Amino acid sequence: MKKDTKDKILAAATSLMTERGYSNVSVKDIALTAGVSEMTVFRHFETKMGILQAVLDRHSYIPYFEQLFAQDLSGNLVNDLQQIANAYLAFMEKNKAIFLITTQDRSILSGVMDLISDNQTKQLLKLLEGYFQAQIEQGKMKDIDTNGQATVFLTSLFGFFVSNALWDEHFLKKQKESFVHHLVATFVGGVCI
Amino acid sequence: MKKDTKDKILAAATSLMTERGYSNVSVKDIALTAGVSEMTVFRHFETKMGILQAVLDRHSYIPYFEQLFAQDLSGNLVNDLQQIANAYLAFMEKNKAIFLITTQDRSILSGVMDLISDNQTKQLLKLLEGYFQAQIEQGKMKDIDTNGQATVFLTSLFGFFVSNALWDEHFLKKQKESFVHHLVATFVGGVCI
DNA sequence: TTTGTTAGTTAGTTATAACTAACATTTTAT
DNA sequence: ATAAAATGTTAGTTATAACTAACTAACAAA
Repeated sequence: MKKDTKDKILAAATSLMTERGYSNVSVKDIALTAGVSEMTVFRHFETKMGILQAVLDRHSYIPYFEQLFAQDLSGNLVNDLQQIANAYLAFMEKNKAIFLITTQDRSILSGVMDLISDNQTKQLLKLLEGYFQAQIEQGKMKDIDTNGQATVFLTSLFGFFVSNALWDEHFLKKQKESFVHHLVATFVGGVCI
Repeated sequence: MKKDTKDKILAAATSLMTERGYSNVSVKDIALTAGVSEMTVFRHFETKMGILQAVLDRHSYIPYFEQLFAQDLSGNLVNDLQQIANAYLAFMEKNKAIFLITTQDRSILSGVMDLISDNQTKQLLKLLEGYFQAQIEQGKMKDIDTNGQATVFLTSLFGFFVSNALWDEHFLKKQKESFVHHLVATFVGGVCI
């Protein structure tokens, strides 16, 4: 049962680092939480950085936004935006551990988060712009700045994710479904009569 | 010139902690950056935590959102939302150092950020809800869930702030003015024809 | 000139964290 | 049952960080 020990260690490391960051967690802490000796940790992962590397490898998730846009959208704006919103939030949720660990040690891990959150979001932004452009050409959307609209949409989702990730009870007590619903409704129809 | 030294130390501490967080900065680092000896730092602030406390005191800013809502709004939805958005972003900008320091050491400083970002935002949320309710009663807005709408609006602003605070070049290369403009336009009128 | 304040220097204490080494013990596979 | 692999234990090394103490130097007000 070699894999079991490794798993326990990684689970402990993930949990602790997600809460406290990398440098505020000691290998001793990890060993204690995992219920193994400190030596065992070093035997599985040579250095503390090695543990982090393994945690990041395990929790990094690359989404397939292209596929979503190429295949899964219906053309109905409300439905599509809801699907996109859910896909983005699901993606961020899967990378939540990485997000929290890297934000807490951004000086050391500056490159890591960019790789995950930033690049992927940039890609999604482009896809979304393209989608809006198509909608405009079909006469379904106002002819407004697509980049501006896509930015507003994604920013809101990002804000929702971050506030939920950083606080257990933030100003958003809202559930995901409710939030997405309101976001899409407002985005599509505005608030004015 | 007693104040000068203290200022230099606090400026160095703020800069270093904003970039690296609290526990990744040593008193030696601070002294070096400030151009004073380590002893001098301890003579001014008894403990490392004392330095942080002083930094937080200096950079915490309490906004007057009530005043904004009570006096400065015109009744014109677009203008008002722009003013509110700018006020919120200005408030967050002033607390940016605190935000970055506390996010990087949230396990140690969990309470501090709540005091600033969270509570104030909650208050703003309520004020915004009230404002929307008034607009609805005047027939200027759709009769929709005010909490939902206010949440969407603030989440977007929060997301904008966070992405700019955490990354120099995030998916948002947008300037503040441009972003606020697009946000308000979309929020008010939606994207559909 | 004296005295008080502020800052620098040097040295040391204590604690902790990231490892390493050597050996004992348990667990698993054959 | 026995060898091999995995884990535990104990002790130690090295580095760093948060302080403390004691003494000295510079300067300004009285």
